[in-house]
Amino acid sequence: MYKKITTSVQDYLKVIYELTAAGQSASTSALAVRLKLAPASVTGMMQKLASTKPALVEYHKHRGVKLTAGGRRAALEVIRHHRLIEAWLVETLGYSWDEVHSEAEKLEHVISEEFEARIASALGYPLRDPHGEPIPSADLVMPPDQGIALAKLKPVQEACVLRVHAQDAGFLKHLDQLGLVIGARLEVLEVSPYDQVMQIQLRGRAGTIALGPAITNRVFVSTSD
Amino acid sequence: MYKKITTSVQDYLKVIYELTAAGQSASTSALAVRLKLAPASVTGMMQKLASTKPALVEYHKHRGVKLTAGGRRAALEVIRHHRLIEAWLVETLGYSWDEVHSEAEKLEHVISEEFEARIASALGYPLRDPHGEPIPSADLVMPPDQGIALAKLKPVQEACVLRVHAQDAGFLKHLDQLGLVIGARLEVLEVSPYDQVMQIQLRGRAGTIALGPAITNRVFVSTSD
DNA sequence: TAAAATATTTAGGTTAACCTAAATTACACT
DNA sequence: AGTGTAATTTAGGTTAACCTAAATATTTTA
Repeated sequence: MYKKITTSVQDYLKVIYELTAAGQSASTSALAVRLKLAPASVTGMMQKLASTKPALVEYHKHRGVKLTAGGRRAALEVIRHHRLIEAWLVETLGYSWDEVHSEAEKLEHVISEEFEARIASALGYPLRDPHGEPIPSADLVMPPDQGIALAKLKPVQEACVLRVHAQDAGFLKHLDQLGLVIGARLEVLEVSPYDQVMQIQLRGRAGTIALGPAITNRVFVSTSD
Repeated sequence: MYKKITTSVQDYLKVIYELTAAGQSASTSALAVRLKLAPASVTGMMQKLASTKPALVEYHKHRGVKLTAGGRRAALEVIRHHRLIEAWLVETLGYSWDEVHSEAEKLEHVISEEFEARIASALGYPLRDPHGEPIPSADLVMPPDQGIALAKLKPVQEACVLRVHAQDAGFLKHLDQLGLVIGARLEVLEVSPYDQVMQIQLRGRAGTIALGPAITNRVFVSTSD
């Protein structure tokens, strides 16, 4: 159906998918920031992707793009590759969750479907990557995101960390040092009214820790109630 | 030292290394055939590789190229990646020796040094890939090739298969079906004088098999004497 | 609602890595 | 030593994916 979807195009599609999934519009400038490209380059690529035989995106000047069904499929294929590779690097090569993103970012574009199938099978068909993000199924259905933002909790609520929405290595290493890892159990002690800084207590750890919104909006948890 | 050695350049360097190691000259046309490119493209690339700050090749018009020390290092780095990846696909994902080449061909260009180190360690620092080819060491020294060509043997000599110099999937699958795999033990029964067809008997297998030079020149063995 | 600020697009490069066709050089042999 | 063939190089494109600077739209704000 599609000729050869290049690495660059795969990156564009992935970012469009992610922006759209986060409820934001896939505007030229948002794409340019995420992809670290000049806005003019993004415009050019959008025009191209919208005008290939089976279009990958739907493009309306000055109002961003949306993925077509084919574009969405291609994006999910790359995201599935990315997340399976991350899971597998952690599982079989002892990588930590902060190291896998950059490696997966390169491998995701070159592995075969055979390879994808073999790692999925070797890992027992995992549903989530090392950050708790859902892995699209082999037939490219994205499972729903897990958990609610930690920022939404009120004092004295208890919760369990399900997912961390981040890819920056430094940020992830920091969370790891705090003990804020997948499966960690915590209790919200208090929330400061003006800056939303949250005091939490991690089960099995001494002392409390203070977390700003930059963190609490990226950590997703389940609550018992 | 070197800016960014692209995937294409890595491919050129690898083929130059292989031709040179096989005692052949790395001529424009030989490179063009191996890389499946037009000769004119090869000439252009050779001129470029010879004229970058620290040159990767030494180039003399009409008489092919030789790798510089830097070029050789870059080539060995890629070959080490390739062979480690092959070993690791067979070892951990159950690939067969005829399936690994094409996958490794893509992955070799994108893995990090960290990844290389981790698979080398996970495999216990293997010395040879699934075809018996030597894996350059971490400090980029290529171990000597193992074995002598099966074609060199005389009737009634016994031998053990150490290495198969081939990457074509069909060819390797064929050898596998014959039972001509790494470690197989065999006895040369007779060699036909005009076409060099060799009759061999594989230990643990019924019947004899006949092999032409296209095969016996690519299978390398050790003999007891 | 008009001007200012911001976002986006157009126009016109650049680089890497290919290609084909034509010209040239090297080599092999009578 | 001259000539024909084969190998190689030169010349002049092409494509993909970027860039900067200038032009134009859109949105915000006074």
